[in-house]
Amino acid sequence: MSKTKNNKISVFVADDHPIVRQGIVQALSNSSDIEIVGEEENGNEVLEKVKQIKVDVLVMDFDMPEKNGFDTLLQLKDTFPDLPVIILSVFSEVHYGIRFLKAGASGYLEKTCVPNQLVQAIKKVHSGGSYVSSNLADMLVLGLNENSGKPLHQILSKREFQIFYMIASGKKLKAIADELFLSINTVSTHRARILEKLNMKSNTDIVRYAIENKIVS
Amino acid sequence: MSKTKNNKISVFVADDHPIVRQGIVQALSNSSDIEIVGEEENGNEVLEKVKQIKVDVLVMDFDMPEKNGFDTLLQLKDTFPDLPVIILSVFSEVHYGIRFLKAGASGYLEKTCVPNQLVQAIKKVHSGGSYVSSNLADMLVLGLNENSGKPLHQILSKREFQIFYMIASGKKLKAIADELFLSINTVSTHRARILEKLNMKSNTDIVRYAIENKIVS
DNA sequence: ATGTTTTGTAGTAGTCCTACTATAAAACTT
DNA sequence: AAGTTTTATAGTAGGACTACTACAAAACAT
Repeated sequence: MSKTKNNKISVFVADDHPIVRQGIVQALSNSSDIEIVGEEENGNEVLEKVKQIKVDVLVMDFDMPEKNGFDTLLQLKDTFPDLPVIILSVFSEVHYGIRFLKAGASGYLEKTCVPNQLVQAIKKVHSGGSYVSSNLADMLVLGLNENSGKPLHQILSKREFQIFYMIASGKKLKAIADELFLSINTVSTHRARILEKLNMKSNTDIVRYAIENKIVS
Repeated sequence: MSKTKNNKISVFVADDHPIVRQGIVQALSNSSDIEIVGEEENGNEVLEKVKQIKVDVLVMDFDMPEKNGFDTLLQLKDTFPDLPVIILSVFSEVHYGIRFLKAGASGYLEKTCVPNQLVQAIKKVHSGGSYVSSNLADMLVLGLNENSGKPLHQILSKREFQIFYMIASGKKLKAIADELFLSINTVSTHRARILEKLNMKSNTDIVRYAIENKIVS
């Protein structure tokens, strides 16, 4: 990865909130190694601009109108597979981070990060590495995500998936038990194992997960 | 509303994202009438600080950990009914703004606003007025009393919305009862009324609704 | 100003759910 | 084939939740 002629890292910032962009710019302005070469507020614009401007690192919000960070990332990686992208998001990295890293992002940062972390991350990914927090790194090490790339029915047994689906659809455990002619205790045990396998804590998490993964609507 | 001795408006900023705070501070630093007198990243801290510091206007994010903007607003209005509060949120004002104005906020701004709007809003509410966009103002004028056009969850009372939000965030009823110092029966009654009003049957329906309507993430 | 509806609160009794434990069958391993 | 892990199944006990009822305060309506 080369630097610009004045030897600074060229950073492009994409976020739909002007105030947040200002915050990012401010955060980076303290570092003499970094130069902001552009800002945009939606994915489509970003795709256009990076064709025209020399960009070393792209810092992008997850949640943008028109085209969100994830879709933009996927398209971007088609054309510029080597451009390091850091995703900034309000969403918990342990829930979303892995998905983005698999899609080709070089880093994932929650917006709760301190400004200096962003500077660190930019330098890290510019030198060819990946930036993940220790939390996420731990998850990666512990192989908690190994399964997350596979479709659910490969992690969960048939019975578990069946019950997972019913819980996600809003059914009560009792109703599930009745429908499947099982003891509620049995359903509850399956539920407990589902939660454990998917690293979740409550039925709410199941619902959330299922909606996000479009398993239910 | 009086100004500080140096004749500036004392503004306190609450947002859990350091980068966003920096953006806000930067946005306000261009105005010579405004002075930042403090920053915090969660509702509880805000409640403490405003007792100690003279604050003219509070700019607060909706979505903060520990204690969110809505709950903080409710508590704050008990002690300081005259302190003007501006809510900053990523959520659409036409959908959620009214909820906050009803709870005593003086202004509601989406984070997509340009920095200058925030300055305008601060000046406006400091002089005793309310700041709402023309969109929202139109809605207010056009008979809000109709339940027809507005999202379902807006027909909830303050308490109901508060509990709705907590359930949607995945909290257990018991935890909500403990947090609000209520009997679980009380929480359960509110829950029952929420379900009835929203024509729902279970907590998972609440979660689904809240996710789909981006009330929680 | 008075009557009506909504909201905030909680008790009681019974049902549902969870955590823990247990066991047998099925599915892998080696 | 014998050993190990996973899966399917429940029982028990105690805590959580729900349904129903009740009442006072607040908000609204006339």
